[in-house]
Amino acid sequence: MTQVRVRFAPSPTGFLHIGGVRTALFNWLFARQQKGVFVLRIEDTDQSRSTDESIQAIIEGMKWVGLDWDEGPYRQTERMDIYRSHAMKLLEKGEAYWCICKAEELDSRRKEAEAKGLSQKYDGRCRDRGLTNPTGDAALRFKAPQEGETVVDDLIKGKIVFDNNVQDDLIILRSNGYPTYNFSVVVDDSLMNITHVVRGDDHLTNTPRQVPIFQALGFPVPQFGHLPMILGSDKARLSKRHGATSIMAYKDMGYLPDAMLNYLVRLGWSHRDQEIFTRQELIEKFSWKNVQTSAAVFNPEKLLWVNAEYIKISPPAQVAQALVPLLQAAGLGGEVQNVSAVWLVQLVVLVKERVKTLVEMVDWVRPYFGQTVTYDEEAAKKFLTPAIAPILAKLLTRFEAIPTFSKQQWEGAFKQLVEEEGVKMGQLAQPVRVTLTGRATSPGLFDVMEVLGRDRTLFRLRQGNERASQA
RNA sequence: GUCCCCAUCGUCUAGCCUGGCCUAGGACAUUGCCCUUUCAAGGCAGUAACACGGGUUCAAAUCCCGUUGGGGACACCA
Repeated sequence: MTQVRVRFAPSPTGFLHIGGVRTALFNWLFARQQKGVFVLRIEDTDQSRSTDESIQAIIEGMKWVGLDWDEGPYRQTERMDIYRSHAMKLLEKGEAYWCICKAEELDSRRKEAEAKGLSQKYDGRCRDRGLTNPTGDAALRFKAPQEGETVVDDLIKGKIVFDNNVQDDLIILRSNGYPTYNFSVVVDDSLMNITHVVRGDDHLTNTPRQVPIFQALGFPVPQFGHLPMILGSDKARLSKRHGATSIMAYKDMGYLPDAMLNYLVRLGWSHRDQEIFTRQELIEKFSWKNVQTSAAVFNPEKLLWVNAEYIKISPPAQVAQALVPLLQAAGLGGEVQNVSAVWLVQLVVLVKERVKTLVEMVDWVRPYFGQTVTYDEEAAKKFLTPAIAPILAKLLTRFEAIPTFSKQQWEGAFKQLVEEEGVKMGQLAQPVRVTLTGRATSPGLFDVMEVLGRDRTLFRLRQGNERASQA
């Protein structure tokens, strides 16, 4: 059994797209399951569109979601000599030819053909002219077979048959000497011994173009697998107008990397009725057989739910760690420095059941920093009334009488007072909630007190009582 | 226009390969109820789908053909 070698080969023309992450994920899962090798290759042969910032963005994104690669990142622009020498081999073998048709001419001929409703493929006018390239500005075309058929046995879609007579003689070296995509991928996939080429559905029709090049070069043809596309809610290919598509944008919006991967893998793959998978489970259970053949609509609502699940089930310490940068971004950097890691974890536990993103968590957690609390005016007006002040004062006295905080004891004292005063639980609970958190909604009161600690609880109770009596 | 892919609730999907167990299962969203000190979470229940038309068969969501619809590709982009 030869070792499985797969790759993720993005072109650095922007941020790392969530569709790209999904493609990388399927490759990565297969590599890890098969104890194979996962290669990262940057396809930057288009000089006008590739940028170094994009390369950094890809690396940053891959690292954030934790898809680690074993080889690379390779950069195609560092391998130019390799492509050229292989192109020359094809020329020598008579499998390629120089073409002096100008780009503009080809363009207008294509448009003409389109208008007449004819085939848009290259008419092959330079094919048998035996041209040389003395001025160095000709393009090199591959002599694509025009008879028979090319059969691809796709890992996901099964057997697909293409007629060779529709295939174009595609350009493999541009007039500027740079290789084109369909040529450089073939050379790289061959030289990097890629055994399984798994990429997006949009590359499906590139496959019958590439297969003959593998063969002409004398390389074995790898297995292919084409992942269905991700669509927006209008069933059009997912793009910016459907919302955020950059993986790092989701980091900023408070999503956990594991949640992103879990959602993305379920978009096109399934294992019975299971929704939530650990990475290890994914590696074990992944199978091409269970990859969907049809495109999937990206559903932000479900992503949100998956994220909420991960906030609940992930180790709180891990969530706390992911939360810190967002707290800093929200201007709570100073406060975070003054608290212990243990307390921060406690805080996460306090609110994790009630939020769907880390950004929401930042908001929920805000009242627990600092000595005093800022009231939501509407809540204060509604609950911190003169009528409640005397009861609040009694509660304060009873709490003060208990020397150390104990959830059971404080809750007992609270309930006893409620009974004695003949009020409903909520009549006292809401005012207390506002005194402690400044808001009308919060986690359970006694959990809040525990996180606040005895001193701050009493302090805020006094503060609230003052406000109530003056109202 | 040519070539290719695809088709189960609004969405992600199970089932399809190896027809009967499907009165089509789960999840998100949505509606109602329960729990409840608020907000969530949780629990229970409900609405909701085999695109259409022909075959094959005792039997079709499942196999075959066609139609329709959606998507992709047809660059000196990747």
